[in-house]
Amino acid sequence: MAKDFSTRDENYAQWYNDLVIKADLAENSAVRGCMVIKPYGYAIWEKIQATLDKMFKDTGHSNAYFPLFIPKSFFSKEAAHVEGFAKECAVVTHYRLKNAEDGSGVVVDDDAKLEEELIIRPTSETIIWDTYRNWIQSYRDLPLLINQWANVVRWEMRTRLFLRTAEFLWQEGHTAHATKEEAEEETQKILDIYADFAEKWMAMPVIKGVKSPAERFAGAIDTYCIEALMQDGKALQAGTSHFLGQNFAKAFDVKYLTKENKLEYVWATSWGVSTRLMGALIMAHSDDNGLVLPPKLAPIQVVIIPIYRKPEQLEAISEKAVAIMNTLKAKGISVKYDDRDTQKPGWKFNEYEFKGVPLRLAIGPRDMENGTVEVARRDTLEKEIYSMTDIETKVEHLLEQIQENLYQKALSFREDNSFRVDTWDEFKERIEKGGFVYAHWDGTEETEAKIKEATKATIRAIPLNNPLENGKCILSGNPSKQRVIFAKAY
RNA sequence: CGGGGUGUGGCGCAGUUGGUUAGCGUGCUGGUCUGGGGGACCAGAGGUCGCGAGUUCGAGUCUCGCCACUCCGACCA
Repeated sequence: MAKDFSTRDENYAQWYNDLVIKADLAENSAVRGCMVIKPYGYAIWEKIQATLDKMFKDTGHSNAYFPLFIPKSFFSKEAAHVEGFAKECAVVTHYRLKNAEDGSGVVVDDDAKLEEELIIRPTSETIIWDTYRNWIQSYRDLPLLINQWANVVRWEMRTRLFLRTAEFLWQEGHTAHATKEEAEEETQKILDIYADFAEKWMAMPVIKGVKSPAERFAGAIDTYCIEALMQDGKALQAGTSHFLGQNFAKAFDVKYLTKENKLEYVWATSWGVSTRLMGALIMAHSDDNGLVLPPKLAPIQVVIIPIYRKPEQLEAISEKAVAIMNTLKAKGISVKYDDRDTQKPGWKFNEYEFKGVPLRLAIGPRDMENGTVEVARRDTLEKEIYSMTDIETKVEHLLEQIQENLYQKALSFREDNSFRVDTWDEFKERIEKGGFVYAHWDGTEETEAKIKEATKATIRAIPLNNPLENGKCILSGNPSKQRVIFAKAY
């Protein structure tokens, strides 16, 4: 078993942190709050990126790139927006350094002060809508469907690898539409893409919902979200899709002429998912033996490890192993044959197990005699001996099974940890233990704030297609027409 | 911003009332035996003890100042 590695029961936060470090996904950098994403972690992110990028393009979006810096004045144009982000902005004030006169190193050159400070983007609505003003004149220019892959900076007080870092990678979509209906449809379409990705690729069930006003994106009319439940009973917002109405069009004066030659403001959406998805992915499936990755996002889906004593044995095994690797690769499966002589088989078993590789094939002298392969599943830790004949079909099926099994496991975990609660006492008790708590809420910000104050729980989502049901608010006792999801969140 | 804590080989740590050449685990290098779940043994390399001042015959250890990191709160994707 892995040494120096916390279990989930001992200390969940520590377990998560150890996992990220020891599975070689990321580490803290010399810059406070900023992480270095290591090759193995980045490989997972690249898969996430590639998959989502294709989904966006398949639905008509194009990629573009906007500046890292945003003139300070842009922020004051949308009141709610600046309100939401002002407290966590990094600001560039100078453009030059010089040698210190006392020889102590370099210092900021006070003569090189910027006329107007630049904000390092915490999100790009402002610079993008300032640009869109010039791109949009006619209904013929609409819809404008743009996505950007970028880094953003939010100066968070407390950071955690992947879950909350001062700088993070994400994609942000920014679209402009002629009508309200079309923009709302876009918001939903993207939400569906996010949910689809989470469930089919990450094997992570999510609830689609809309945010309460208090949890809404700064500057949005409505914020839709996908919420997932982590193993410690806390909720994680995994993606958001915002209907921005005409807020930004008005703030940045983006108008178009309709067919009827009438000048109107355009309607907007924005939506994003970030490297936080990595955090979600890690927490969704991993266990006390390390990372568990769904096959569809695993950089290495199958690892083959030779077991041998003499060079002649390795030679014979390698011949078989390479043949198997090639048949698997022909099926589009990513395979690593680890024939390094610098590490022992047992060491490799642990290594790949820790890194969450879904399937491990081991071939030793015994297998060579019998024409077999030992196949070990990461999700169940089960080992079985299969015939080498037609192993590629077996592997293909197993990968599908693992993907499905991880989803089902995560789904039943969520179901087991979702509760309907009707009294305040029960609510407090339940929230303390974790999980999604479905309860009635009177719809006021005041009540929401009081509940947060008392229990640290927030409304994670008002589920879409929520069944209407008359009830009484958990706190105020006022009438309510539906249950909303409360939970403590990341 | 408030309250704790920690800075000692790459990493994780110990270092007693101040006292010779600063240790341990792990990792690293070489070698021999090994190899179906993180192997054993042998031999090595690797240190301005966070920075600066002070007390002292003598400071990793005591005092003061500074810096960095980290944990707990408030804030947040």
